[in-house]
Amino acid sequence: MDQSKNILKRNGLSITEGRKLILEIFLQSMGALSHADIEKSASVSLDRVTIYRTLQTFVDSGIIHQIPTTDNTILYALCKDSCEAGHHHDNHVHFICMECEKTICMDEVIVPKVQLPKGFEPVNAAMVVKGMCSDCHN
Amino acid sequence: MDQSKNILKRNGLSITEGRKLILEIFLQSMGALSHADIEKSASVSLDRVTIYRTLQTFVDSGIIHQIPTTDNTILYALCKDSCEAGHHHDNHVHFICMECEKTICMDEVIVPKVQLPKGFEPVNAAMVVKGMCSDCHN
DNA sequence: GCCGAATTTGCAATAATGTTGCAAGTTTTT
DNA sequence: AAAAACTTGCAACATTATTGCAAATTCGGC
Ligand SMILES: [Mn+2]
Ligand SMILES: [Mn+2]
Ligand SMILES: [Zn+2]
Ligand SMILES: [Zn+2]
Repeated sequence: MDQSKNILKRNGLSITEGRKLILEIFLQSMGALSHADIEKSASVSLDRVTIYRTLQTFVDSGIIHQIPTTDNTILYALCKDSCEAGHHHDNHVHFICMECEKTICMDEVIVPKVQLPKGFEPVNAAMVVKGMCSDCHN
Repeated sequence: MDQSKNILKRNGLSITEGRKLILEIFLQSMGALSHADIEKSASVSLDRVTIYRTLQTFVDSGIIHQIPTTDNTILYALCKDSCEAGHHHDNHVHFICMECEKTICMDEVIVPKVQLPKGFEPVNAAMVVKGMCSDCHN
């Protein structure tokens, strides 16, 4: 059965063509995607606004998570397992390759805890590593 | 003598009113600033374009560093000591307060090294922690 | 201090990105 | 199958970013 359909159903979202399409794009892509990436790679044309709204819906539902960047874009990637609406559990490191520009979720590499100064109460932490990915390394 | 002037001189940049002004804003502010923040807090009006170009120049010179965010903005903060043109050494953790929205450079908290999968070569790493700052904590 | 060369600035035009209201279309529920 | 709930696309608008170029400023040598 349709994997994308399943994910939508599991998250209590209406099953629509647009949502399935965007979800397929995520499922097929290995790396993280920006709004622009999705707009480009959509076979059928999707309205920009629909993409904005769908990405927001997916983030809210815990289907995808955001990856901070330093270039006025937001990257999105599929959440693995346990994320729920209003409560993400993604705590893995993200790797941005400076050569091929791909952004990869390193699901096995957990963001380490750090000792903060007195009075600072952490809620969540993101870590982004830049460098050369294994494909580009050779 | 003028601190901002010194910094510009040390970095081989022309000393202009705009650059001094923007640098003063950074020197007086404790936290990180966005383009919009600077545009607002500039006493004399500065052209948006000048601000863009100045921020880029400062980043290139190693005067300020960028902080990744998840909301389509880039935050900038003064580099401490050893950053040079084309080679930043900022490796401290950044803290974003979810209450007061301030972003703080935690100069004493170093981004920990992580073990990456085989073939991945790190060049630099950024870590952003969200939570409650010491001011807002009580 | 003055002058020419080099750099920087502001403006205007343009592009890219993001938001909102609403009517029409689709999906879900009954 | 019909009603209710939700989603989509369009249009209009708002915000943010980029580029070329002429005018202004700054710098280095005199
Ligand atoms: Mn991820
Ligand atoms: Mn910093
Ligand atoms: Zn690569
Ligand atoms: Zn705070």
